[in-house]
Amino acid sequence: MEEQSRYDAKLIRILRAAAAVFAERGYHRASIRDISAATGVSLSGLYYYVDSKEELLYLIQRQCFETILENLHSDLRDVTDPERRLSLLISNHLGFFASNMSEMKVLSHEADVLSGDYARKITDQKREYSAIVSDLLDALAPQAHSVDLRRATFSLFGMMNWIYTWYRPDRDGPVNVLATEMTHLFLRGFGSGLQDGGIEGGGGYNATSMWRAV
Amino acid sequence: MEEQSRYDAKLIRILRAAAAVFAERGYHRASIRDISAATGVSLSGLYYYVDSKEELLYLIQRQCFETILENLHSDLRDVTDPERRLSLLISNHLGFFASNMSEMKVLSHEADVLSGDYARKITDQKREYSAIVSDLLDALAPQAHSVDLRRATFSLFGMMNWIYTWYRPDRDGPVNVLATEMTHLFLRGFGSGLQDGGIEGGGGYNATSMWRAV
DNA sequence: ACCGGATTCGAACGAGCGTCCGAACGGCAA
DNA sequence: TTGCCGTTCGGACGCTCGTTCGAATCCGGT
Repeated sequence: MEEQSRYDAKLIRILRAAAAVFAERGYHRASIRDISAATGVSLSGLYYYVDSKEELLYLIQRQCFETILENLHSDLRDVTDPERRLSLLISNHLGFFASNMSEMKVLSHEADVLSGDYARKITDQKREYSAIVSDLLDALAPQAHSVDLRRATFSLFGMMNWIYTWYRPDRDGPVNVLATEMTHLFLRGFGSGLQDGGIEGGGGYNATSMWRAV
Repeated sequence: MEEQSRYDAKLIRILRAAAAVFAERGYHRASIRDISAATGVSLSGLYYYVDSKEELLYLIQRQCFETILENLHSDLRDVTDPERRLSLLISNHLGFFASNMSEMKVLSHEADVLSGDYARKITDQKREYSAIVSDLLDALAPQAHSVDLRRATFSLFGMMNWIYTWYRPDRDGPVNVLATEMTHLFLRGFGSGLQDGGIEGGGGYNATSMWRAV
């Protein structure tokens, strides 16, 4: 963590600022000049750290998925109960998103902008993540599914990823409450009541990893 | 329907083509020249029908919400059972999306592009739609909610709207199956089995409105 | 045939875009 | 001090963008 060079530290600063600009203006509308202004680095100076605007987006997305997947593996290690594992996954996902709201929006909203090798590598990370979710859901309901696994996976991702359009911490409260409710909603549905000391067992399942991605 | 003038018909053709271009390239990346090429109308000729690129997006979105809300009201008329009403709403939403995939993507993905009066009017339509969903969910679980109403509403929208990122009719089957499963998922959760002749009562709740929006 | 409004279009304008180049700067090793 | 290399930047290039303007064309009513 403290082993990074001057160069790395500045690149990270640039990525963070770029994510904020991309989140606010959208990738295509945001200009390299905007990022230059946000970082204080001159227009051409940015190209010393990054080959192109597209690579900027790629590095942001790669860093995010790396962090999410690392934290997820660390959270799930030693946990076998399928429901607890799902609860942890949702906490991990939403926790990362809430702590990196700009990056979250870039991840969710600029998903099909990359092309070529950049796109291929990000797609691989997404596939790895999706497979984990699918396997986890599969383990959760070993009997014949009432809902197709693929559709259930994407429905869950929809619930979780869509929050970039509406979640605001000051209005919508802490993210662990959101994670608890979303876990309940996905597992038991809106129709059922939340039993006392229910699935969350007092909130002890919350993921504890560090969240800052970039 | 057949009362539209030459002018109106051509405008509608333009809106349809523009939606397809916006869906494929994204609003900001897509150029008026792309739309000109897709319609066969010359670059400057488009401005006889539309004041600006932004109005183009506005007209597409307005037409979509008008259609969705009209169809929804017509579907819900005469239906009082809350679960049936929710099932119809999901069928309506997904049915419209599947029949207007370009418009769906534009609706979901270019949500915060509009500004000024355009944005205000679309926001009003969205609020109307959200309020209907919230009221419907409220009626569904009159006892104390296990999940916050606002969060449940947006979770449902997330499940439904996210399909623009993954749904392909040839691979994922007809949309009424998807609607049935999503209704079940939202009401009962992933953990519960789909009881025989269950919530869907044999698929008889599918919405029947016409889907073409523009 | 002819008029007048509705419709269409080629050509251009100014602005902003991503990227590149060559010069300048900084601090450390010799 | 000198030389070197990692770093920074002003300025420019070529391109695409949304929009405009004035002229040309079409077409139904007289």
